[in-house]
Amino acid sequence: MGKNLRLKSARAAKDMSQKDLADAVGVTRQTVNAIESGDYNPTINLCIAICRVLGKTLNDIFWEEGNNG
Amino acid sequence: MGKNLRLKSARAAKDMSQKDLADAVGVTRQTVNAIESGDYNPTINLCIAICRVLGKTLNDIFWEEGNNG
DNA sequence: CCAATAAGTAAAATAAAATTGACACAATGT
DNA sequence: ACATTGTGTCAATTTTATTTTACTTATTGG
Repeated sequence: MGKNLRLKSARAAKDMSQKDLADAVGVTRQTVNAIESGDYNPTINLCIAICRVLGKTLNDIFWEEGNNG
Repeated sequence: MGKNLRLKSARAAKDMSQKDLADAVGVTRQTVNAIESGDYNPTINLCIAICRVLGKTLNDIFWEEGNNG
Protein backbone atom coordinates (compact mmCIF):
# COMPACT_ATOMS: atom_id res chain seq x y z
CA MET A 1 0.00 0.00 0.00
CA GLY A 2 1.27 3.45 -0.90
CA LYS A 3 0.85 6.68 0.95
CA ASN A 4 -2.50 8.40 0.88
CA LEU A 5 -1.41 11.65 -0.73
CA ARG A 6 -4.96 12.70 -1.49
CA LEU A 7 -5.66 12.73 2.23
CA LYS A 8 -2.46 14.63 2.95
CA SER A 9 -3.30 17.12 0.22
CA ALA A 10 -6.91 17.63 1.36
CA ARG A 11 -5.73 18.19 4.91
CA ALA A 12 -3.13 20.71 3.73
CA ALA A 13 -5.83 22.50 1.75
CA LYS A 14 -7.67 23.07 5.02
CA ASP A 15 -4.44 24.14 6.73
CA MET A 16 -4.87 21.49 9.39
CA SER A 17 -2.11 19.57 11.14
CA GLN A 18 -2.39 15.83 11.66
CA LYS A 19 -3.32 16.63 15.24
CA ASP A 20 -5.97 19.14 14.16
CA LEU A 21 -7.60 16.52 11.97
CA ALA A 22 -7.22 13.85 14.63
CA ASP A 23 -8.93 16.05 17.22
CA ALA A 24 -11.68 16.96 14.75
CA VAL A 25 -12.60 13.33 14.15
CA GLY A 26 -11.89 12.07 17.66
CA VAL A 27 -8.86 9.85 17.11
CA THR A 28 -5.21 10.21 17.97
CA ARG A 29 -2.50 11.86 15.92
CA GLN A 30 -0.82 8.50 15.39
CA THR A 31 -3.94 7.10 13.75
CA VAL A 32 -4.13 9.95 11.23
CA ASN A 33 -0.42 9.60 10.58
CA ALA A 34 -0.79 5.86 10.01
CA ILE A 35 -3.63 6.37 7.54
CA GLU A 36 -1.58 8.88 5.55
CA SER A 37 1.42 6.57 5.71
CA GLY A 38 -0.71 3.96 3.99
CA ASP A 39 0.14 0.78 5.88
CA TYR A 40 -3.23 0.80 7.57
CA ASN A 41 -6.84 -0.31 7.33
CA PRO A 42 -9.07 2.17 9.16
CA THR A 43 -12.78 1.64 9.78
CA ILE A 44 -15.22 3.18 7.35
CA ASN A 45 -16.84 5.37 9.98
CA LEU A 46 -13.48 6.97 10.61
CA CYS A 47 -12.95 7.43 6.88
CA ILE A 48 -16.37 9.05 6.59
CA ALA A 49 -15.65 11.36 9.53
CA ILE A 50 -12.38 12.42 7.92
CA CYS A 51 -14.10 13.08 4.60
CA ARG A 52 -16.75 15.20 6.29
CA VAL A 53 -14.17 17.37 8.01
CA LEU A 54 -12.19 17.84 4.82
CA GLY A 55 -15.22 18.47 2.62
CA LYS A 56 -14.51 15.46 0.44
CA THR A 57 -16.25 12.17 -0.37
CA LEU A 58 -15.09 8.60 0.16
CA ASN A 59 -14.29 8.28 -3.52
CA ASP A 60 -12.26 11.49 -3.44
CA ILE A 61 -9.88 10.19 -0.78
CA PHE A 62 -10.19 6.42 -0.44
CA TRP A 63 -11.31 5.02 -3.79
CA GLU A 64 -8.81 4.16 -6.49
CA GLU A 65 -9.92 3.89 -10.09
CA GLY A 66 -8.89 0.53 -11.36
CA ASN A 67 -10.26 -0.90 -8.14
CA ASN A 68 -13.41 -1.15 -10.08
CA GLY A 69 -14.13 -3.51 -12.95
CA MET B 1 -27.61 3.48 11.92
CA GLY B 2 -30.08 2.14 9.41
CA LYS B 3 -29.80 -0.86 7.19
CA ASN B 4 -27.54 -0.68 4.17
CA LEU B 5 -30.17 -1.27 1.51
CA ARG B 6 -27.87 -0.14 -1.28
CA LEU B 7 -25.56 -3.01 -0.44
CA LYS B 8 -28.43 -5.46 -0.23
CA SER B 9 -29.74 -4.21 -3.56
CA ALA B 10 -26.36 -4.34 -5.32
CA ARG B 11 -25.84 -7.87 -4.07
CA ALA B 12 -29.29 -8.91 -5.27
CA ALA B 13 -28.51 -7.38 -8.67
CA LYS B 14 -25.59 -9.80 -8.94
CA ASP B 15 -27.79 -12.68 -7.74
CA MET B 16 -25.40 -13.40 -4.90
CA SER B 17 -26.33 -14.72 -1.46
CA GLN B 18 -24.76 -13.23 1.64
CA LYS B 19 -22.51 -16.28 1.71
CA ASP B 20 -21.54 -15.87 -1.95
CA LEU B 21 -20.44 -12.29 -1.29
CA ALA B 22 -18.72 -13.25 1.95
CA ASP B 23 -16.72 -15.97 0.17
CA ALA B 24 -15.84 -13.60 -2.67
CA VAL B 25 -14.31 -11.06 -0.30
CA GLY B 26 -12.88 -13.52 2.22
CA VAL B 27 -15.03 -12.90 5.28
CA THR B 28 -17.82 -14.83 6.95
CA ARG B 29 -21.51 -14.70 6.18
CA GLN B 30 -22.16 -13.11 9.56
CA THR B 31 -19.92 -10.18 8.72
CA VAL B 32 -21.78 -9.45 5.49
CA ASN B 33 -25.07 -9.82 7.30
CA ALA B 34 -23.93 -7.41 10.01
CA ILE B 35 -22.88 -4.82 7.45
CA GLU B 36 -26.25 -5.03 5.72
CA SER B 37 -27.99 -4.88 9.09
CA GLY B 38 -26.29 -1.55 9.66
CA ASP B 39 -25.15 -1.76 13.26
CA TYR B 40 -21.57 -2.21 12.19
CA ASN B 41 -18.35 -0.43 11.33
CA PRO B 42 -16.35 -2.49 8.83
CA THR B 43 -12.82 -1.66 7.74
CA ILE B 44 -12.37 0.30 4.53
CA ASN B 45 -10.44 -2.48 2.84
CA LEU B 46 -13.40 -4.77 3.32
CA CYS B 47 -15.75 -2.07 1.98
CA ILE B 48 -13.49 -1.64 -1.06
CA ALA B 49 -13.38 -5.40 -1.65
CA ILE B 50 -17.18 -5.56 -1.51
CA CYS B 51 -17.50 -2.65 -3.93
CA ARG B 52 -15.11 -4.31 -6.37
CA VAL B 53 -17.09 -7.54 -6.38
CA LEU B 54 -20.37 -5.73 -6.85
CA GLY B 55 -19.08 -3.34 -9.50
CA LYS B 56 -19.81 -0.28 -7.41
CA THR B 57 -17.78 2.51 -5.81
CA LEU B 58 -17.46 3.48 -2.16
CA ASN B 59 -19.77 6.44 -2.72
CA ASP B 60 -22.35 4.20 -4.36
CA ILE B 61 -22.71 1.97 -1.32
CA PHE B 62 -21.20 3.62 1.75
CA TRP B 63 -21.42 7.39 1.28
CA GLU B 64 -24.53 9.31 2.28
CA GLU B 65 -25.20 12.71 0.76
CA GLY B 66 -25.74 15.18 3.54
CA ASN B 67 -22.66 13.71 5.11
CA ASN B 68 -20.87 16.31 3.12
CA GLY B 69 -21.14 19.92 4.04
C1' DC C 1 -42.72 -34.72 5.02
C1' DC C 2 -37.86 -34.16 4.63
C1' DA C 3 -33.47 -32.12 3.03
C1' DA C 4 -31.17 -28.04 1.57
C1' DT C 5 -30.44 -23.09 1.04
C1' DA C 6 -30.86 -18.22 2.56
C1' DA C 7 -31.29 -15.21 6.15
C1' DG C 8 -31.31 -13.18 11.06
C1' DT C 9 -29.26 -13.28 15.50
C1' DA C 10 -26.22 -14.26 19.65
C1' DA C 11 -22.18 -15.59 22.85
C1' DA C 12 -17.35 -16.50 23.30
C1' DA C 13 -12.76 -16.40 21.17
C1' DT C 14 -9.33 -14.38 18.05
C1' DA C 15 -7.21 -10.85 14.95
C1' DA C 16 -6.60 -6.33 14.18
C1' DA C 17 -7.75 -1.23 14.79
C1' DA C 18 -6.91 2.48 17.82
C1' DT C 19 -4.91 4.46 22.13
C1' DT C 20 -1.22 5.88 25.12
C1' DG C 21 3.35 7.30 26.11
C1' DA C 22 7.63 8.01 24.47
C1' DC C 23 11.69 9.31 21.58
C1' DA C 24 13.71 11.50 17.53
C1' DC C 25 14.23 15.00 13.75
C1' DA C 26 13.32 19.16 10.73
C1' DA C 27 11.48 23.74 10.47
C1' DT C 28 9.99 28.20 12.61
C1' DG C 29 10.28 32.02 15.52
C1' DT C 30 12.11 34.54 19.71
C1' DA D 1 20.79 28.95 21.53
C1' DC D 2 16.27 27.77 23.02
C1' DA D 3 11.40 26.67 22.77
C1' DT D 4 7.57 25.35 19.82
C1' DT D 5 5.15 22.95 16.29
C1' DG D 6 4.53 19.27 12.90
C1' DT D 7 5.83 14.92 11.64
C1' DG D 8 7.55 9.91 11.77
C1' DT D 9 7.91 5.79 14.29
C1' DC D 10 7.91 2.23 17.99
C1' DA D 11 6.29 -0.89 21.98
C1' DA D 12 2.61 -2.00 25.06
C1' DT D 13 -2.17 -1.80 26.11
C1' DT D 14 -7.16 -1.33 25.27
C1' DT D 15 -10.96 -1.46 22.26
C1' DT D 16 -13.37 -3.38 18.55
C1' DA D 17 -13.88 -5.85 14.06
C1' DT D 18 -14.20 -10.48 12.63
C1' DT D 19 -14.46 -15.44 13.40
C1' DT D 20 -16.42 -19.58 15.10
C1' DT D 21 -20.12 -22.20 16.62
C1' DA D 22 -24.73 -22.60 17.16
C1' DC D 23 -29.80 -21.94 17.18
C1' DT D 24 -33.88 -20.21 14.78
C1' DT D 25 -37.21 -19.09 10.85
C1' DA D 26 -38.72 -19.05 5.99
C1' DT D 27 -38.49 -20.91 1.43
C1' DT D 28 -37.74 -24.16 -2.33
C1' DG D 29 -37.63 -28.73 -4.38
C1' DG D 30 -37.54 -34.03 -4.06
